[in-house]
Amino acid sequence: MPSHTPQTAPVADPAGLHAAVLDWFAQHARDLPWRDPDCPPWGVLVSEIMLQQTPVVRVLPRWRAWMERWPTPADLAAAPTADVLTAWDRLGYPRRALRLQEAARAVVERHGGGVPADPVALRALPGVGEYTAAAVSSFAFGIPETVVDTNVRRVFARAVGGTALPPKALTRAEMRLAGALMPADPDDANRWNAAVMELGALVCTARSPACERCPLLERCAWVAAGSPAPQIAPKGQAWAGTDRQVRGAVMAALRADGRLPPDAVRERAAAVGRLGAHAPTDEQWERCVAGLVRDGLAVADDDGALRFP
DNA sequence: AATACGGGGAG
DNA sequence: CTCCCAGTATT
Repeated sequence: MPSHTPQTAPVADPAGLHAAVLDWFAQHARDLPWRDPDCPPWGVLVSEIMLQQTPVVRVLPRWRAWMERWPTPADLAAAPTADVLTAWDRLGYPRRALRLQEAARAVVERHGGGVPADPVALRALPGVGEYTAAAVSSFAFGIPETVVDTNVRRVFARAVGGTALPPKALTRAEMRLAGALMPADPDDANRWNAAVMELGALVCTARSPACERCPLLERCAWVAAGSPAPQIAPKGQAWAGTDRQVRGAVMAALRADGRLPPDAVRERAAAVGRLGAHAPTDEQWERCVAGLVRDGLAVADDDGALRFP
């Protein structure tokens, strides 16, 4: 064995682990529309982009409306970008909406309008990273790629690693472990991907895990170690007064009004965006508006009015 | 390896 | 009021 090949301590009973999680999933899986066997790969791709950093409950209504309005990549590719940004509503990170439309156009141009199954081709689409490429391959096409999201990382960190939380950034060791734990049978492997994610979302949650309902309670390394608290308290992300809040306020005003004359931008953003007491300085306003324009989320007309592209 | 990037609901 | 959510792109 080459010394540069990193080793992963084998799990005691992988077959038992697989059976426990897959059985639990068969009983407790949520009935999500993008899991319907009739859901097209396009629907899976849309769901995965929307679900990047946004909880399922908030995505559900937006996804349904989106799929009804733009049932195929070609439909979204042909839509006015302003409509796309408006329909994105308050899902957050609106650049994802931009990337999704760019991805739809790439699908039309490079793949004849059909979402590709190959993870490499998927990874080349705008807004599609390592996770999303694997997820679409596995969930939409039954290709057993190793899917590792924040839920999977947490479940394995606890059940196998014995720690309360995974490292800050995804490590090679985590990917290696996740790959080693994939069931050999392709169908099992694809269900396993969804099942571990679901376990992390419903039972092995970040804040207060429901260990009494966990199918892995008897074999969880973290529980065996006495469920030790996290080593380091995560640093909370700032919000009030940040550029992100101001940018979000401008986007909310654009969704509401469609077009903002230069003398009305700040007032409307403060009102619609609910900035409250956090009145931005002139400098911050300029920086945020310029940033939105640079990102392609807004354009400035000759008279200085702001609108969607 | 760090940082930027939304928004809302639960604890 | 803090934390967290089916991450990605850029520096």
